[in-house]
Amino acid sequence: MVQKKQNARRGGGPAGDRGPALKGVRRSLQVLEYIALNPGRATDVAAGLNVSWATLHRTLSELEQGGFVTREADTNRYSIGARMWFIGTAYLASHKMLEAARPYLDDAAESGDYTVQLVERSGRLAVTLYSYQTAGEVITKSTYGYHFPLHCGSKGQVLLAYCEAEDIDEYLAGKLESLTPETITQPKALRQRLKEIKAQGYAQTIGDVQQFTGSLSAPVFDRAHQAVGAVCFITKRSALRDEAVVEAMLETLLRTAQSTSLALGWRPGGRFLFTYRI
Amino acid sequence: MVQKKQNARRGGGPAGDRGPALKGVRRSLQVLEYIALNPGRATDVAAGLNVSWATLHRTLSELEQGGFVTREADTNRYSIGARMWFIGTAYLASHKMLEAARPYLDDAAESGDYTVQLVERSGRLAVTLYSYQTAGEVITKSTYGYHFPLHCGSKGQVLLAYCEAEDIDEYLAGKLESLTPETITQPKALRQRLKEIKAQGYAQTIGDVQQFTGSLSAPVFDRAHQAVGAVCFITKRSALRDEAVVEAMLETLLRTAQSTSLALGWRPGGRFLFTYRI
DNA sequence: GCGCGTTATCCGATATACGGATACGTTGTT
DNA sequence: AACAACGTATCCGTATATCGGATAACGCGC
Repeated sequence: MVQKKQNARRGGGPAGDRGPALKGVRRSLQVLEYIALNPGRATDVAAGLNVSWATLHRTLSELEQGGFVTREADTNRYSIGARMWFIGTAYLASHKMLEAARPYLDDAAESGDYTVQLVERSGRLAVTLYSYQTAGEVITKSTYGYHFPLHCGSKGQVLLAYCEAEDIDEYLAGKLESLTPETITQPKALRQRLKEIKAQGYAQTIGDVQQFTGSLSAPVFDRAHQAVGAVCFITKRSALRDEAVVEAMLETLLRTAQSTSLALGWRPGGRFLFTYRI
Repeated sequence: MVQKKQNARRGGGPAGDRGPALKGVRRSLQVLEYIALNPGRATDVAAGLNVSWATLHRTLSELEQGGFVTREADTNRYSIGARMWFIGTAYLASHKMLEAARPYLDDAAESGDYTVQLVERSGRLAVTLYSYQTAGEVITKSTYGYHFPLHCGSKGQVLLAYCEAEDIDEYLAGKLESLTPETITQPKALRQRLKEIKAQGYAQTIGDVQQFTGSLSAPVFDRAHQAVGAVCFITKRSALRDEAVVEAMLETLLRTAQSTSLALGWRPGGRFLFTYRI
């Protein structure tokens, strides 16, 4: 009859603090995300998330039965299931920025020899919504690394540059991993860069995501002058050495980004006039 | 040494059943899928899923807080959130069929003027894993309808044709909606078609998904001779009137599908020889 | 201002999920 | 080959987290 003292019950503190809400739900989604990031064995997930084995097993079984994760029969390794892909794609279907941008992205893709992407921020990552390879491929090529931390690559840096100051602080306080030797991982250097980017209205990086590529990115704004995404052109590292090429890309890039912003209701000028919406 | 492999049912008796497992988790994922299919207001979801308002509200709040669904601030309509897209894309990253098929799909895409897709079955849908459009083609970009019911279009029909008999029965027992006037919705007619498809090893349909397009699809097999997916070429309706064009497409299609199957460990012939792996 | 449809919150009862313990399987090592 | 170590599956009592009816705030149209 050893009774463990339990965490704050209703009576304890000021009124209102109910017990943790929907614990199971939250955990199951944590599990899904964890598996998305590093698929693998059940125990590893349990260890990574600090949940008891029995609980995790139950969760995984449930998720597997629903087709949200799959497990390789022989090796018992778990990975994300088809049903998640199905649900995830629904995100794009109702995405207004993507819809607004699509025609301009298509135009841009045809006008040059580079990959065209539309990205937005999600947590600490720049997630790719749309990728149009030169030959016309839609939706992920190398899905390994389809999404990158915000401090890597021009697309992430643009998104970060236009965040609120506190957001930037918070981001920089976290771990800044390095994808290549050329990735900037010093908070100080990054801050400087972000300032430059905001001043010039676009970003360029070379070899900080993959050593053999470089990219240019420009922000997309909505009607409230918030940066809600970025357009990104990726090409071979060597191509960016040619000033004329960069010039041409940049022109197309800025035009594409601005057209998209306009389609979202953004209007030039008066940055602070409309900051506060009614 | 034949050990009984019985998975001991709980208690064995009729009353031994434990309560439903992880009810909350299951519901939350149902909610996600429901919203993926028809984004909208909270009450509609509650009605559609037959759960009490209070419960649904709790679930939605939790999901929203995590970024798994988003709600438009002014209209209170819910739709799938960015985090789901992120998780969903992870599905492709560890997808062996996609990996195996990719080079062949790329080749195919460059060899002709049609959209190349790789699809697989998920529930009652043919979900698209990969889509490679010909540049500047009109064919629906659209993630709206990126996934279709199995009885619509050559891709779905191929997937369905190679299912187990019981699976087909079960599918045909469900509702067969019609996307265009040319969609086959008679179970009897469909059965006949599936038989033909299996006999000839590929499927062709015209105008049953969109009125102005047609498609050719061929199955992809794994080492156990199971059809695990399909390669699909989509083109303008008019193009399929030209026998020579169809001939050429078909050749590429079958080569692409077979190359992929081979890469998955499938070997020609002996359908039943290797059904049981050691 | 009034009424209706929708959203938010409260609260007690009880069904439900938790997690320690245990048993079973599988893989790696001496 | 036998053992050891690890990963996986299942059981069960208990306390706790969840359910859902009721009620309160909200907002919109008339």
